[in-house]
Amino acid sequence: MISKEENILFNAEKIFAEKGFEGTSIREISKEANVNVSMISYYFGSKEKLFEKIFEFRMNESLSFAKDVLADQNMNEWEKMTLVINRYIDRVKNLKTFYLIMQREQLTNKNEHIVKVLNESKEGFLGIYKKLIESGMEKKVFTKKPRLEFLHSTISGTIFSALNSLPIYKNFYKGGDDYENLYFQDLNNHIKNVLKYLLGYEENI
Amino acid sequence: MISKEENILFNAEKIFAEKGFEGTSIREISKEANVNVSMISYYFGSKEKLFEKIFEFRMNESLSFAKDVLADQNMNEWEKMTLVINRYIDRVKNLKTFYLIMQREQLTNKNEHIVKVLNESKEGFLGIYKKLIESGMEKKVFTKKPRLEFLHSTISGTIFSALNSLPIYKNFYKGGDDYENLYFQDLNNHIKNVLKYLLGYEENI
DNA sequence: TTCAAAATCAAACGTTTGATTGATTTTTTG
DNA sequence: CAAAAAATCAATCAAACGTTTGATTTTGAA
Repeated sequence: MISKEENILFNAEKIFAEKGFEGTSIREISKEANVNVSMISYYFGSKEKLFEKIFEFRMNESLSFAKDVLADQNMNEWEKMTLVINRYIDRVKNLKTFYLIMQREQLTNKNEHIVKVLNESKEGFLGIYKKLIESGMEKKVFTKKPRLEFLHSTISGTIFSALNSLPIYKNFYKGGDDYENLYFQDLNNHIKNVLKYLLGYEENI
Repeated sequence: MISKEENILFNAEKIFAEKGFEGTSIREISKEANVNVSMISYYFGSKEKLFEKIFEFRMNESLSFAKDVLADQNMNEWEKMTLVINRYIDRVKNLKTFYLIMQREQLTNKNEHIVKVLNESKEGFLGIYKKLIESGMEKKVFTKKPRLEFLHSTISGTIFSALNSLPIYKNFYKGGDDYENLYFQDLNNHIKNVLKYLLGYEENI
């Protein structure tokens, strides 16, 4: 059972994803969540703070996301790298609505609090890639050292571009959940294929 | 000298890029363009139609963009492919504000007219890639046939992700126009590097 | 120079917006 | 059970919104 606040939060996330921050009215949110308009100010203070709470909530969920992977001793760098990407794709797949909002916010840079959260997340990923690549180069698991900014752009850019195109393809090919699952599996393989090349990783050494 | 309509159009584009469609008021546009509020209805009919006109304008600009490249007899498929990408990166670099709006609209799918324009553009690119790859495979210029959806996701995803991150890096490294130019040059090389791998293109055969 | 068409303007239109109020109901606490 | 605290509600607020109006000015062809 979710709390009243979470009820508002999830319904708000849904409508924000559909119509954007400015395009969404608190009346519409309250209607969708079956609460009085004033409940939004009551629980969150304002529409903007509710919006920020959505980010806090989703970002906290994925906070310890990759740190345990880095610490694991039983995997080499390539295995760690692919595991991070597996989890990321899974997360994007399961939280499409939130990542729609996130992408839009990345283009907007209006809310300082959110900009900060987003930059920290980006830095986090760059840091992980950096560590894995340096360590992997030392152990000769990897043989090439790509520029981190573009490595990250290719990974996340490909994922989100594919995510955003999915509805069009799904509709065009009249595909259902099977199509979607296969699509994400193929996307996963595609990215790992590119990554293998960029890092100069050879499967069997 | 630009016309009054273009004056409104360009100023609107600037503010739409900053604040999004819903976040922009026609009063703000009229102020920026130094015209009366009613001029927007007078010239364009409505705020929404003004928004659509911006898309029409920018898309028309790039209409014959790639067709002349395809027709050229003096280039092989790899050269054509890289030329298409060169031009695309250049265009994105020079029309940052518009492509900010475009990306946002790709996430929104609200305005039917714009959705149609965007899908046509995407189809256009997929078609070009398809032709070039099929022709290149025949002539053994390319040796691999990647899935078109993901090829396109990687190219455009990488470009836009890099574009959106540029301001952060530029600020972080205290870089100016030199930094930006080098950044786009490196991005260009990065993408061609990935592309070479995905298409199985060998420089000297 | 005349006059109709085009362009510009301030003012106003009715809605919708985010937020708050103060009364009322429900829940929790002692 | 009674008092305090928390939650909910309809009603209301001023501000901002996109758009329209009708009067006024500017323009360009006759």
